[in-house]
Amino acid sequence: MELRSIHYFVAIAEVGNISTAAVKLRIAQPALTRHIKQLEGELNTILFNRLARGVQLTASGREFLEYAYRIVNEVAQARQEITGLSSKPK
Amino acid sequence: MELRSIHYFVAIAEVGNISTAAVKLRIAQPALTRHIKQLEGELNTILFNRLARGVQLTASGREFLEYAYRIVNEVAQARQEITGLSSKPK
DNA sequence: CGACTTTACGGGTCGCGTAAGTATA
DNA sequence: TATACTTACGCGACCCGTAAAGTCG
Repeated sequence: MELRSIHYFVAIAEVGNISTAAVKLRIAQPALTRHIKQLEGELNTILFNRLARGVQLTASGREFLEYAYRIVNEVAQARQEITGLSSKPK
Repeated sequence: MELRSIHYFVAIAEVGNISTAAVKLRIAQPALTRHIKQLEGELNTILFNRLARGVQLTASGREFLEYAYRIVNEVAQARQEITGLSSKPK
């Protein structure tokens, strides 16, 4: 499980379809599909129901989304805090 | 910044030297050095002081370690929770 | 049948391990 | 000079994008 995949997952969840998310993320749709598939494989869980007009979070997906937000926030906070330290010399 | 690098960072911090951590992590020392270098590059911060007999956390390193633990825990929790769901069918 | 997702496939890049180099006590 | 970290380098694996195929309302 990698942070990039989590970011991708969040983007798709927010947009509701893979194609649009791919444009936003500046990658091709197939690559995005693969990331999600891999994530689902690692978690052994389906995160999205595939519909004709996009995707929709499953119950597991909704739960994972909460963790995803928490993780992303932690990371952003860490980065900001630590990077900030270097600009305050000693 | 990737989760793997964070795990590696934690392992080194706990052991106090890169070589031993590499053995535990089942990768070669140079690979581990590179991961940490990259992490330091991304954070624009030195995380370890390199000593003759291993490495030691800097102040920034100690701070980052706290975030690292939090992130790793969140991820472990998410994985466990979500993977667990799949075994409880509907 | 139209919009979206998935699979196939070749190509480029990134990361790994081995080996050589550097530094410090 | 012994121990540990770093840099060099060649190779294999992984990931990406394009193109083709599949799926569902």
